[in-house]
Amino acid sequence: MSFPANPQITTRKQPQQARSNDLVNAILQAAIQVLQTEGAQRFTTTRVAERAGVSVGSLYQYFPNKAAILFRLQTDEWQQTSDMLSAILQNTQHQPMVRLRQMIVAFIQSECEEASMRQALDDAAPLYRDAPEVADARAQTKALYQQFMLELMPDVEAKQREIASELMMNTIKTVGKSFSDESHGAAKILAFSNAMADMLCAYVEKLNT
Amino acid sequence: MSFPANPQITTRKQPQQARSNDLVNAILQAAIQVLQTEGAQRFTTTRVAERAGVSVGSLYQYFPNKAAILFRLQTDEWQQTSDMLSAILQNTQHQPMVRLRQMIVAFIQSECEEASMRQALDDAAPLYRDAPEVADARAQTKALYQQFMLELMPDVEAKQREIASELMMNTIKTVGKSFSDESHGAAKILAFSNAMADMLCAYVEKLNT
DNA sequence: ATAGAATACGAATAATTATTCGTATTTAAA
DNA sequence: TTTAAATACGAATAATTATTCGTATTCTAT
Repeated sequence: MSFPANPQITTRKQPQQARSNDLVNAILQAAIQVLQTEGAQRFTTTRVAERAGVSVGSLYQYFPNKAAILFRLQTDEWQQTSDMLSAILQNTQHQPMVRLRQMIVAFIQSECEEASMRQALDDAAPLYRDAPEVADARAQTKALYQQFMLELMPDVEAKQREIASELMMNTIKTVGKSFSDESHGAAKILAFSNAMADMLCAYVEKLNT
Repeated sequence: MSFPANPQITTRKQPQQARSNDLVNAILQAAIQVLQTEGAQRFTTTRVAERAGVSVGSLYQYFPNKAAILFRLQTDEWQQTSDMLSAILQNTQHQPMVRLRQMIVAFIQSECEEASMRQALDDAAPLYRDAPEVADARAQTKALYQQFMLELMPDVEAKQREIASELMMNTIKTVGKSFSDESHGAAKILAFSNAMADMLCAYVEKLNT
């Protein structure tokens, strides 16, 4: 294991008045900019406060520590992605296999668009990775996938379906990340997405036989 | 992008006498221990030197900076993995598909065994990631895969085969990493390896049709 | 208008870190 | 044995950092 678990990552005073609400938003926007322009290594509370045009002291009134800011950014991003995936996977107007393809294309596309932000957040992950809130988010995504897999391969034995679910979820997420580490043209992105969809579809068809 | 590219990561004086050779080895061993027991965040040159029972000054005579030590560890690990994969993939006594399965099982197994070391090295990756030597190593692995893919699907159009090669290589590497982030029993490891092999084989068969 | 709560400030603190360099010791060749 | 190169040492340096806390300002409710 790495280093002592983080003490707190969420709690501290909530903004009540309008000005403090603005301040928190300014900090989050500044945090994104610092992360993208300076990288995870140079992401410091002082720099974020400076960029936001506020005092470090003010920052610490709403975030208990540096990791909390990063965790908040990551959480917001996870929420966006999760919403997008839900919308596609639960749209019963299309056949399951079609939805799978749509989802893969949309996910890879999205990863490529936010590549620099994502990489910086990944670099900073050791700072918040061990927080229990992270496990919660993962569990939620896992549940979403498993429900969809039930629809995708209803007749496959439960045990095998769960492994397949883990494998496919893992593949989409990590291969998408890795692919987006290098920048690609739109055509390459589409070709790669389709290849991944082909691969997963071939696997599902095989399991359904 | 992240932060200024690393100045040097390899060059500095080579050990000539026996004692300096021992010293370098002691440093590398100590570096592994520090990385595993303290994590990437607490990996410092002073700690490594202390653990090795040598002076920091001595350390800096053979490594130009902290990143160089980490890069050396990563390089050594890459070399081991690369040797293992070569041995399996180039063993023409087995059919290509069989070799693919063997390779996947062996790779996942190996990733799970060295999980803590690998994760710590990944956490430290931002420190050496941008070095040109890293690109060289990646290119070498890519070539190995592409040669094998030629054998695995000789009749597939070159363009498509290259994408498939990238996808499969990426899948094995990143999904293996991600899977090994959590610890699993031997049965689970085998089941997951087989699932991955099933998936990749299904894809190859589909392409070969 | 005014008191108390909320908010904002930012210099100061305490800790950690990577790396250097002047000096001492050891080795190998003459 | 002498000498120069190689090696080893580790205190000192210079820089960076996360976080606090005493004080000043602004808001809100009465």
